[in-house]
Amino acid sequence: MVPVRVRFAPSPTGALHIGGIRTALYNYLFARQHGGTFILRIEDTDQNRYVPGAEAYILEALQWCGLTPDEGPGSGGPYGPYRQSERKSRYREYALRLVEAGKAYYAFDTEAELEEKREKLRQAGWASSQYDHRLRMDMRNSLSMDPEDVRQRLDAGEPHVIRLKVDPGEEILIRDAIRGEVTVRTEELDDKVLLKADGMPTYHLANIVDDRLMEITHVIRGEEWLPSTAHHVLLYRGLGWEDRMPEFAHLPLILRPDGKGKLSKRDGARFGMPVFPLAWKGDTDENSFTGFREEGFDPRAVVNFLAFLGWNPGTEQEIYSLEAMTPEFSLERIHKSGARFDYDKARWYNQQYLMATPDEELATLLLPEAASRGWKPDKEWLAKVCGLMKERVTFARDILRKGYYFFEPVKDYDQATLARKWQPDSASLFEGLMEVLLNTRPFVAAGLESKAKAWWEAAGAGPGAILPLYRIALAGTMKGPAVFEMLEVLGPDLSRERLVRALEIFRQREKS
RNA sequence: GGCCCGUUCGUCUAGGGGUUAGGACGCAAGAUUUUCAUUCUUGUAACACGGGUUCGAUUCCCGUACGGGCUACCA
Repeated sequence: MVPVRVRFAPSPTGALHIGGIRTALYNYLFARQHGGTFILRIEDTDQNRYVPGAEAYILEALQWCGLTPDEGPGSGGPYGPYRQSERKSRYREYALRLVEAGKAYYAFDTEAELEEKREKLRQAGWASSQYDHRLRMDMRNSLSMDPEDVRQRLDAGEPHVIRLKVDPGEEILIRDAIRGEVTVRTEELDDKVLLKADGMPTYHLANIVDDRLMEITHVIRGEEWLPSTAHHVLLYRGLGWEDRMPEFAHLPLILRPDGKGKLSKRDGARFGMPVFPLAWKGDTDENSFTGFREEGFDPRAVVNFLAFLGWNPGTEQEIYSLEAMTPEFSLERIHKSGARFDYDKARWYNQQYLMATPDEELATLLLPEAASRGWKPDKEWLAKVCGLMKERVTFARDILRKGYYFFEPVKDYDQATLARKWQPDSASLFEGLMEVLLNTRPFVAAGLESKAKAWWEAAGAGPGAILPLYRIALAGTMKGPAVFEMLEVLGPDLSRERLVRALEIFRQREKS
């Protein structure tokens, strides 16, 4: 068995969006499952679109998700370099080999000439304006021009590209692990540029050469590559590599929440949700984006959510760690159709992971943010707060936001509820229970609760008459943990302070 | 326009020639609770359409519709 080697091959043109992360994830899972190697290759063959910082972003995003490459620019490896710009010198040789075999040719048409030709064809009402077998003899290339002329231009160093010569009349069969067999007729294919005028290869040439040189066994990539896969098959064939052509698997796209097209970077702003793993600072606000990390997501939740967007293990279990899903993964179980991005589900996943995280871990995580808010909670105590709050929030940081009253005085009292609940006998009930509670020791929830119950039963009152008032006194809001739990965590001193202060304020109501 | 790919509840999906078409998110109701949330229970809601093939199609085939992708010296 040939060892499995897969690659994730993004282009460093900006932030890597969440669809890219999913592609990386599926590659990673496939590699791990087969005891293979997961490779990161940077496809920076377009110098015009190169964006500084994008590669570092890609690396950091993968790391955050736990998808660290085995080989790649950051990690090294025996098949480097892993940036195509650093492999530039290798590609021309293969393009030339194709020219010699009559499978490719030189073309001297300039961009302007091509544009002009396309425009003419459009006006003439041609359905297609692609540079193909129908057109190439009208263009300036080594097929249409005099060989001597071609040689002279080449010798003179005239700018040129090398194009793949696709002959009509053939049917290309693509075997895809997800889609089965796909056939394409060669008369539909254009003569793709393989080597650009600047000497860089296009994606098509580079990916074939590098996949071969890096001994890639499976190409798992987005569906947008399916149409050009026939060209790639032709390339493998032309180079005499068809015997060891990798297996293909074309993944369904991630669609916009409204289903109108594939998810794009602008959809984050449009739908009020992150579409990138990490925030990206672009040259303008419009080109800057928030990330799942910055929104407070747990990477485990993001990975779980993403994995299930287009794949599932066939069980009714929804929660799978990276480790748990690895043995279950298979390309065959990937869906064929695109999946809409469901932000509600992503949030649900986050809460699931949040609730499953031990309180101490959450405390460690939140300590820095608490400090930045000017709070200096004891870690063990913070863990208790986390325990009370984690099932009431979606994101870990909301524990601090929604539970601010554990760390500082109540800002607002819920006036609407107060108006309903503050009755003529409220003040005496409030005070009476205070007496009992504040003298109870130890100051723990269970004991406080039983003392309180005994007291209001004796007083002939019900919990509904008094507890809501305590809740507002302690937290200001009707939402939150059980009153006795809050009392315990706040401790006797803080509890007394709050109750006394609130009672004072609540009494003011009667006068106004 | 041409080529390629697709289509099960609103969304993510399981299933597969004969099923009460299953789960999850969301939504709704109920239970629990001092509140909120969690949890549990229940409900809501789907095989795009038309032809075949078949004793029988949601499942297989063909069309249509709809959706998506590609159609650059971008990846």
